Amino acid sequence: MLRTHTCGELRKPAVGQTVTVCGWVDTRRDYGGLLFIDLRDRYGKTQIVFDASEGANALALASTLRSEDVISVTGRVVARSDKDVNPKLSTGEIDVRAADLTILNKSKPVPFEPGTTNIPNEEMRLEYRFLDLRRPRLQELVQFRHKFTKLVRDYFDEHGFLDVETPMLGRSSPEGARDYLVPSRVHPGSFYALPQSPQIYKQILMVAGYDRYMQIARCFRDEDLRADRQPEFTQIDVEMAFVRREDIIRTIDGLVQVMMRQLKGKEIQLPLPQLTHREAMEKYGSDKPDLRFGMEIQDLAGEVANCGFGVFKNVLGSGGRVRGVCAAGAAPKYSRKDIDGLTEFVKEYKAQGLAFFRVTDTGLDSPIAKFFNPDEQQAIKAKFQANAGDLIFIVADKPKVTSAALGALRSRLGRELQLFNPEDVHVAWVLDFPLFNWNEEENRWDAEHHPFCDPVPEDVHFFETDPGQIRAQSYDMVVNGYEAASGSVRIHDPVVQQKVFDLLGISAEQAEERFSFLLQALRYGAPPHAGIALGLDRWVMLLTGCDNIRDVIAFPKTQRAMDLLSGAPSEVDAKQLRDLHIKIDEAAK
RNA sequence: GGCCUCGUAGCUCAGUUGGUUAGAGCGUCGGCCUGUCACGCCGAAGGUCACGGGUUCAAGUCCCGCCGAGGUCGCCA
Repeated sequence: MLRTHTCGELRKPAVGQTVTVCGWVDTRRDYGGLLFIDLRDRYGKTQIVFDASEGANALALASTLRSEDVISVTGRVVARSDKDVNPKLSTGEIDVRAADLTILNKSKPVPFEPGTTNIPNEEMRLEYRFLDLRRPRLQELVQFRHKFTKLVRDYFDEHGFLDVETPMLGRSSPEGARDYLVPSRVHPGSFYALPQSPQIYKQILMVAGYDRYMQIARCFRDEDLRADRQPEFTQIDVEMAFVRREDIIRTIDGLVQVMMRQLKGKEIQLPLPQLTHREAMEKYGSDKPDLRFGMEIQDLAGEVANCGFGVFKNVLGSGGRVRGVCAAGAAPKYSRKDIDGLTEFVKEYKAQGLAFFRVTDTGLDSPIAKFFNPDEQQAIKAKFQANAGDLIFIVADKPKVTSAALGALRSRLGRELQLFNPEDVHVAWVLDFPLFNWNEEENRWDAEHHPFCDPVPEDVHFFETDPGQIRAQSYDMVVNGYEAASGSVRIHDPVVQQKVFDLLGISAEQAEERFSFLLQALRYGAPPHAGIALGLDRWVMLLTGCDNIRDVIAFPKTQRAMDLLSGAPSEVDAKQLRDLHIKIDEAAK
């Protein structure tokens, strides 16, 4: 070892010892005849003192030190006098008086210093990720992530789960997200796909008798990025055999309880709250509602059915809905111009417009208030249990549009009006998603989750009559408005599986071609099984209060899926392409 | 692919209704300093105002395009 101690561990009891510490020069304070260095490593900072009496050569060399030089210092640990103690440092009661200094690696002047309070833009941070990762905040996040994954592995180990690795080079399937493809050298024209998730493999593990499986699995999806989406991300992947939905929920409830206890110091009550997909869409306009605050959506069909406002009546007459939210006390906080901004905001979600009322003692105040008689105004007020000073927003549109627009508006208002404590972590289940979604563009049914998701048994008769009514035995976990986990009971009955494929328009031949290895396995003694996957990056983000997952990934990619540190993706040699039998369409560049 | 925000010194930013030689803090370089801890003081260097075009007597500022970073809609079984 080049060191006897780290920069975070020396305390008063070490006084008198001669130690060697290594690390990065964090700050220096040079007095000519006396020089201080704060030496930093991931354990903390220790102040090194150089003066002529202890080591004249070391002092001379120390005066050449600059930020981020890597050095080794040998010296005596001494106690600081009372007036010199630095209460901001855990090591602030001692100094190391340097007798010897070795510069292990001189640093070029850094584009930014890890200790800076002016955090550079992300482009700079990603290009110099090795400097960014020295920042205390990122060091904290990296260490938190380690604790998190260790806790997860321990939890599942204690519950009898086996950690099994599944292939990264797998078979492409056209469903779902775009695949990242890997060309085969040995099979010209053929490609592997990187896994979007280990879904099929973990089901096969159930068939193979490994009835409790978990894996911290890297997944790849070639879709556009978001604050909470990276092209490669990590799932806590879980599957269990001989279980019902409730067993998965209980298992994950337990995990969340342990996580909150050990990582946040919070005791939470189990079972975690559960709501149905229908309730979530009705009350919050979203299948992943932020439940840290109320402001539930209300349906105003009854209140405005006979009003004089043509827009509302027309919408109701043509199968649409009139729904709204009430922001308590918000009327004085939103000017007409602010509300115009909100109107533009809901238009992004396809809403035609945004009606609003300022609630007064006597009724409602708004450019459109005149279309509502006093009784109707009172009825609207009563529906929201509104008080003077509240601000009511109403969207009249196609049912899906009212949900999307009001759901987004509710989230925005909740944030702007600070209706929740940003420290809160609210975890809940959303159950009974529809099994299928009608795809309007392509005029066909899509699987909401995936084609192996088991329907609720009493809904199976809807296959012939009204597939949109079929509920899935699914469960999503929502945390603060994010989808933090998603799973389902899987189909283990070939007859049901065939019905699903039929409805999705996947012929027996196609199914056989794409999923033969799973379907094959299901014919050789498949136990009832169910599983779930938790988004590890998102969980770490939420538990640490970050607002994007790049900060909890050591080497993330930009919105255009570039790694600015390495320069990936990059062009490759002509020889590599030849080996892979690939020709580039130069026109496409 | 659409919409929105941003891009000025190595970094973080300021820069007025378009108007003289584009500024500050930190960092860098030189000097002084024996108890600081974001040390202090004196001095200096450092700019393709992302890039390209346009309007104008005059553009960091206005317009168009484009590149990059971020947010978001679509997309993400």
